[in-house]
Amino acid sequence: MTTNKREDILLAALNLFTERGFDATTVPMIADTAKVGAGTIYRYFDNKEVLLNSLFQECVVQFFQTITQGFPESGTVRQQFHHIFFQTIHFAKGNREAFSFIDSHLNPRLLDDRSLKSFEVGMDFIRHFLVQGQQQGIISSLPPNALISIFYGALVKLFETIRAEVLEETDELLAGVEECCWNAIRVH
Amino acid sequence: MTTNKREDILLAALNLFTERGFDATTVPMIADTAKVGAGTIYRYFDNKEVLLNSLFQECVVQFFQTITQGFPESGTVRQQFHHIFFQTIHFAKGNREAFSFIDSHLNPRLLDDRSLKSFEVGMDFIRHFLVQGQQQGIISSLPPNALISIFYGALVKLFETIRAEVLEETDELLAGVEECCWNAIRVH
DNA sequence: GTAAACGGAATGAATATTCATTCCTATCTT
DNA sequence: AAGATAGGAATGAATATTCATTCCGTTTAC
Repeated sequence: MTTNKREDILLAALNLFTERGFDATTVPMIADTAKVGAGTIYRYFDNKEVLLNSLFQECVVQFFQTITQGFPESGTVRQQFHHIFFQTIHFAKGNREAFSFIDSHLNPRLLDDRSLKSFEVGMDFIRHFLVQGQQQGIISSLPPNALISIFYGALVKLFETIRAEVLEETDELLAGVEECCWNAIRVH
Repeated sequence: MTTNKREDILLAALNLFTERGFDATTVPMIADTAKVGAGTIYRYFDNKEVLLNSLFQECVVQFFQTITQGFPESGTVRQQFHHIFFQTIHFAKGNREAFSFIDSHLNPRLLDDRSLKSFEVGMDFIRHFLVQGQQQGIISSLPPNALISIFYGALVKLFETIRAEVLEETDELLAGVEECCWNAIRVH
């Protein structure tokens, strides 16, 4: 058997942290879910916080990689927005929990500087896109952080709602939501 | 002295729960912040969970009261949206933490049925407004829960960002965000 | 003076972490 | 080739710590 226990532990932690939050998740819970002994977790991670930070960074890197790869540098602002939106959905589909996990655990109390930085670097990419769009007079001139709050906040809550199964994820729905978010941030 | 210890405890809990979350907040922490003995908390609340639920319900009632009071039943859909949006801001200004607290603790693992129900009842009011707007052909025909995810999610994230002090709350900003959210959910 | 309210140390349950031991697997020996 | 041996990985019971809750002596209000 060639199972990777480190991966098993990270996956179990991702599911539990997303569902219950870091503080309500116990190490034995993670061990049970990953089907390893509690002590095994400490062979791979110094402590529970290090586990959280490792997981967070892996998720953030994967997420922003998905968004930045193949970004249409020379496309229209609308095309660029579509890329970001579509790739975010793509990521969320393949990594059901990761997107919610990133947002719900983005907290200076829990994360170390390296984790916080890795998220900020990714966000800089989005901010840069928004500023470019503003310079072309296509995107509303609110502060970039406000625009991010609007469409990123909307997406986070949308996937939360889908995960809670009070809303069904269909292609039509997601296309509709993209249109809504674009209308929210573009100049009219 | 005629200070109300129950209020002191609820206020301390609100601040700590909002900042750290329910699970990372200890009862002695709440006692210290409220400047009461740990035992005193148990004179007013059976246990920590009852305290959470009492707080949650008080916040939810106050929030939806703010929104429903003076709602322009016979106004235009745009005016009604303005009312909801403006009153939400009004509430958030007077109760800095309550809005974030409600959203971050809306969780079946923590709340009892009564608390969950009180939130759902409030949300029904918003859903009813959206359906009315859809029937008049003014609001986008996405599922109401999707529309709520969009503009409620945006607002939650916006106030979270303001609370984190990476965005300054000004009247212009809030007016701009209202316009964005309206553009997000209206038919074009 | 007395009954209720209060405070905070004491208690016991739950939790993160450690560590002595077992289990595998790969290498070495004959 | 078969058995012996070493070394790293894994385990889960034991330990140390943290936390919700209780209890009781003290203070306050009337």
